[in-house]
Amino acid sequence: MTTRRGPPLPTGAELEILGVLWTRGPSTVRDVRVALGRGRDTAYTTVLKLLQIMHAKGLVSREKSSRTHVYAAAESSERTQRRLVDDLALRAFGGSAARLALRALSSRPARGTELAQVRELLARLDREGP
Amino acid sequence: MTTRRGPPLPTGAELEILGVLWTRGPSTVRDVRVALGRGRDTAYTTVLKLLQIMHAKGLVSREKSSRTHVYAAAESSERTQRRLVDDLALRAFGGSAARLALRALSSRPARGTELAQVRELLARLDREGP
DNA sequence: TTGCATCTACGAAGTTCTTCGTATATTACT
DNA sequence: AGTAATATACGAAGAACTTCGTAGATGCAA
Repeated sequence: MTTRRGPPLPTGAELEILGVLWTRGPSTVRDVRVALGRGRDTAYTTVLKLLQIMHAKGLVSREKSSRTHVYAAAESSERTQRRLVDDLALRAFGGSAARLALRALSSRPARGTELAQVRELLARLDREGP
Repeated sequence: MTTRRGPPLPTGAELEILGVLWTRGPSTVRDVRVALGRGRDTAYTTVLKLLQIMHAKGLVSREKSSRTHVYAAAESSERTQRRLVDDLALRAFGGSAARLALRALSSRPARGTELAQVRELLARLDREGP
């Protein structure tokens, strides 16, 4: 009965591309390739193939601008992150996202701003719930 | 310079087996297979093969008790969980475990006890330093 | 000791993921 | 119109993961 909502979880390379689309917005294959660029030197057709697969999976939408396709992330980063976290919680934390969060917070020194955000969230949870 | 400390991250099936070893302690192939059991019906040799691979990877240690091998998780669940979280933080949260935690906490209603633990951790971080 | 049950080792098939090369179409330029 | 540049589509190779069957070893029981 585990009806899967939305597209499948992105794989490693797919997630990297989604990262580009989330920050840059709708982009062409060329754009994505350049933005990935960094050190390595992926072939143009590699990025193209990935985006084609991602489109078939429903991870990205696509629009034809004259000759070229323009790709956009189908899901928000927030939603995808949530699904990734839920998946990891399920696979390694007995389904408890809270225990996952606990591990995440104890793993490394977090920045002050981020800790403040966590506190604010906790305060909100206090207000909202029993 | 990213010297990898410890064994590689466990895959999905490997993580499931580690879960059994963490809760049951050192176990034989048969034990693991039964503990996994639940609904599905994995062949004995499948579990064996997985454990052999995991041993080769350094994910489990192994000891011969007369005829049978007894396997044990090489790393604690805490450490493995931490590495899994760090990996996800790196791949999907710009390396920020705190932002990952934030997403995890906002994703689902967490249990009261677990939220209390989070608060306790935050208090400890406060005490320990800026 | 002979046979049955159980264990390990190994090879291999089927799947997914990532990468790239080649072929084909489309646009732009001269 | 003809050529160069650039896009897409597609097939395929190699690696990692998961699964299982078969073969060979080892211990136990009659």
